[in-house]
Amino acid sequence: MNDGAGAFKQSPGAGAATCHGDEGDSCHRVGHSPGKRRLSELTEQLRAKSRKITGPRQKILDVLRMNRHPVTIKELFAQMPRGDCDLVTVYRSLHLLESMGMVKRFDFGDGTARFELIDGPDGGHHHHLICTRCESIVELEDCFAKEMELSVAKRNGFASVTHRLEFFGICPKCQ
Amino acid sequence: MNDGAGAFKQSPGAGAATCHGDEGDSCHRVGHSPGKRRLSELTEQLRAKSRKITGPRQKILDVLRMNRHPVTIKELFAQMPRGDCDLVTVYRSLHLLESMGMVKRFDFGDGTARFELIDGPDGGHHHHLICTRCESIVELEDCFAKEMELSVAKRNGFASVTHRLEFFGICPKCQ
DNA sequence: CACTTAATGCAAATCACTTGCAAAGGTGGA
DNA sequence: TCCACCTTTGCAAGTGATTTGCATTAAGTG
Ligand SMILES: [Mn+2]
Ligand SMILES: [Mn+2]
Ligand SMILES: [Zn+2]
Ligand SMILES: [Zn+2]
Repeated sequence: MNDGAGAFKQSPGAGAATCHGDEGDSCHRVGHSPGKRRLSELTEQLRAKSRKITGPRQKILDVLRMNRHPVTIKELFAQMPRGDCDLVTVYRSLHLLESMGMVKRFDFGDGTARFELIDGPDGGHHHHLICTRCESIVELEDCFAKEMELSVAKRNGFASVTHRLEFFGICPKCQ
Repeated sequence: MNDGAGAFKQSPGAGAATCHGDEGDSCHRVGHSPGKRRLSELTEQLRAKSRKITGPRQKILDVLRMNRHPVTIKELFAQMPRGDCDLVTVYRSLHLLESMGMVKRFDFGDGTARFELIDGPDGGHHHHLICTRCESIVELEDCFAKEMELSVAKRNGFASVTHRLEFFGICPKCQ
C-alpha cells in the first residue's frame, strides 16, 4: 500500500498480450535479441532429451523467442494464435522447459511467474529494473551480486549459493 | 525441479508452528533479538496513529516480537493460542502493520509472503540466506546492493529505486 | 502402418490471499 | 462510568495463479 520497495502490482490486463518486443526502450542486455535463436535450434534441444516436438511446444518456444523480456504465462498464452493449445499445456510446457534449463523463471513479487528463454551461458543469470508504474522492464546485463554471494556463502558455511535480485523504481516516462 | 537458483519450496507443514526462535544457528544481524522491543512500545505506535489496540493485534505483535526470522501468516497464526482470532484477521493486521511501516514483507520465491517486525532504521532493510533443504534462515546484516541501486538508477534514469535480494543455498547441516 | 508412451484438453482441485457483510468491541467524549 | 460511533472481527464466499486426475490424442519408433 505505501510499500517503499513494494511488490510490483500488475494492473489487470495492462501491457499484456499486444506488443511482443518493446517500443524503443533502453535494453542493456546484449544477448537475447528477439528471434535471435532459430526455432530449429530450440526444438533440437527437446529432441536431444527425447522429448516430443509437438505443435504447442513449438508455438510456445516461438513466442518465447520473440520476447526480449520475461513474460507471464498469460501473456505467452495470449500471444499464441487462439485455439492453439490449452492454458494448462503452457504451464506444463514451461515446467518442462525450466527443468531442462531452457527457460528461467523470474519473480517480480506480484503473484505471477515470468519466464525468459535462456540465452547466454551462466544459465542466463541476470537481473531486471522494473517500473512500478507502467511495468516497463529494463534488462540488466551485469550481475552485481556474485562477490557477495561468495562472501555470504563462505561466512555462513553454505554451499551452492545463488541469489535472486530485482530492482524496482519509476522509469523516466513515469516520473 | 532441477532449478539452480530455484524457488524455495516449503515442505508442507515442515518447520512451522513449533519453534519460535531457533535452535542455535548463526545470526549475523545485530538488531531484532527476540522479544527485544516491549509490547507496549509497539502498541503505542498503533495508538499514535489512532488505530485500535485489540486483542488479536496484541497477540500478533507479540508473536512477531518472538520471531527473529520472517514468518509466514500461517506460522504466525499457528503460534497464537488456538481460537485467539481468525486467519483473516491476521492477514488484515499484517496489511495494517505493513502500511504503518511496522513490519516488512519478504518474498522467498515460494508463493507465500513472510513478515518481520521492523527494528532498526532504514525501514529494516536487509537480506536473507535461506537453506533450500531445511528452510533454515540466516539474517544478513549488510546490504551490499545500495551502490548498485544508485548506479542502476542513474544509468537508466529511474527514480526511487529499491531492490529485493535473497540468497539461497545448502546450509552446513544439510550438505 | 501399428505400437507404445508421452502429451494434451477439460474439469475440478489447491493455495494464498481478498472481499462482503453483519455482529462485536475499542475509544473519546458526555 | 456510560454511550454512541466507528473500527475491527468472524464467517463465508470469491479471486487468481497454478496444479492434478483422467480419458483421449498423437509423436516417435521400427
Ligand atoms: Mn531478462
Ligand atoms: Mn530478516
Ligand atoms: Zn546476480
Ligand atoms: Zn539491500
